[in-house]
Amino acid sequence: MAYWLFKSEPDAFSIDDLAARAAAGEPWDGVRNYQARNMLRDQMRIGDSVFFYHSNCRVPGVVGLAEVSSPAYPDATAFDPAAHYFDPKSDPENPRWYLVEIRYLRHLTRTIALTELKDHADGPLADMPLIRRGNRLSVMPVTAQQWAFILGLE
DNA sequence: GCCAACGTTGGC
DNA sequence: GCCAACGTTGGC
Repeated sequence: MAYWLFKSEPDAFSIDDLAARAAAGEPWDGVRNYQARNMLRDQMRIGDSVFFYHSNCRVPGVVGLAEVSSPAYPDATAFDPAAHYFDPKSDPENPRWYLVEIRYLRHLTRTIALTELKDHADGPLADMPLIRRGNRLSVMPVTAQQWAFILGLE
């Protein structure tokens, strides 16, 4: 079972929004980056663990836990001209973009801020893309060691 | 709001 | 296939 981190802008979709979906989960549509797409499509499995991360906000950081709750399937918003993430080059016969659904598990008892994670940039979190400058991946892998360490900060 | 860093696009 | 221009991300 693998571990992941999903970024979301809380103004657009927050951990509270995910919690409101409850068991129904949320289709994580709109990912339009090939590296992220490959992880969604090829590597994620039902039951994988997810750190839910708030980006582009006052205190960026890990705010909750979720899990992958569906297999990967084509992101239909890419086929919809009215959708914000419409991509005319994604052919329904050969979809370019995929998604998984994620399901809320719980809030962390406190936000584990990016600044705090960076305190360990020379230690357990040295290889985490998240804390590297200029990182723009919206979905990224987390190692078992990183997962345990970050949860241990809670 | 600024701006550095990055991925993508498209001309050549 | 190179690479400059562009749009976007996201911390600060």
